[in-house]
Amino acid sequence: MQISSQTEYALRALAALALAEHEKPLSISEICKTQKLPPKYIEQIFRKLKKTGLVISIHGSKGGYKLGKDISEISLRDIMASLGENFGSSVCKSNTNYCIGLPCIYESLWDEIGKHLNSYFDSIKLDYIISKY
Amino acid sequence: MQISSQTEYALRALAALALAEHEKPLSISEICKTQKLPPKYIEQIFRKLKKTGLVISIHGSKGGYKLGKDISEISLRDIMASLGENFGSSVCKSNTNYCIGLPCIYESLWDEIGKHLNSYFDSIKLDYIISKY
DNA sequence: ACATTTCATACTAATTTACTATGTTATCTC
DNA sequence: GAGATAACATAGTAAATTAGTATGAAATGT
Repeated sequence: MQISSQTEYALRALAALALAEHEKPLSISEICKTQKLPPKYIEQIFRKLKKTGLVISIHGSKGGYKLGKDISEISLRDIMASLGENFGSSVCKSNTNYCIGLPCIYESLWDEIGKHLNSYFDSIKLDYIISKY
Repeated sequence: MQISSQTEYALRALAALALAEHEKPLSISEICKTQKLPPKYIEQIFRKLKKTGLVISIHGSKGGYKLGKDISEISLRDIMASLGENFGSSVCKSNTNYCIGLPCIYESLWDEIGKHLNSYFDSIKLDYIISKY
């Protein structure tokens, strides 16, 4: 039960964007220099963040990334979801049918827990995180 | 961010113990038959659960396991902790010093999240889970 | 034209997970 | 006391996941 490095890196990078002037975009290399993050990995992560609208990109020279939403509208859950990290049980996945033919109480339990975690992670917004700086 | 199979198996097995007569112990093989769990894996898991007092064991023939605490005093957090699954960040581990020399806001963030998750998982007790049967 | 930077895919080393295999020790029943 | 049963203990291992790297193409500013 850990926060993946992917998620933490995304969070750090987004925080860097949030703290920068929002006029001009920040390039991957600029972000990675100050935050000492692996650039090629961050590139991949940003492409995912772009697909869900968390960032927008400017192509070419002097290009880079800007936040796609207000800092009050980007939550830790949004980040995790963008990276494909949703909560679940590793046994009772919807398609494995571990409990086929049995009355499975666990599916509803994981569901309940998942809902709680999602709403909790959704309550942690980027503005709160950068307010700690 | 998933519940490991280890945790789910432990939960299923403990639920089986909770639902059984608490007079006589249940053996690994009995538990695994009804719950279709891998016996040797469950053995290892039960040894960990024993170390933290969640179960007690009776050695030898006609032996097996019984719950070590009341069902209202065994939480999902207890189970996860017994299995060594605590919350954390995969980057900001206490000894990696990822942020050495920087003011690290993330450590306190993971700490805050960890505390929330721990108290949430602590609120989910075995009696609540088996009440769903 | 050229440098810069995003975009896209493929590959890989290390770690973790979810087990299995093998053997030992303790206890009950006969 | 012999044998069956079941916990105890450690080692090994195949598959999946994670956390990256490598290579190259496409777009844009100077």
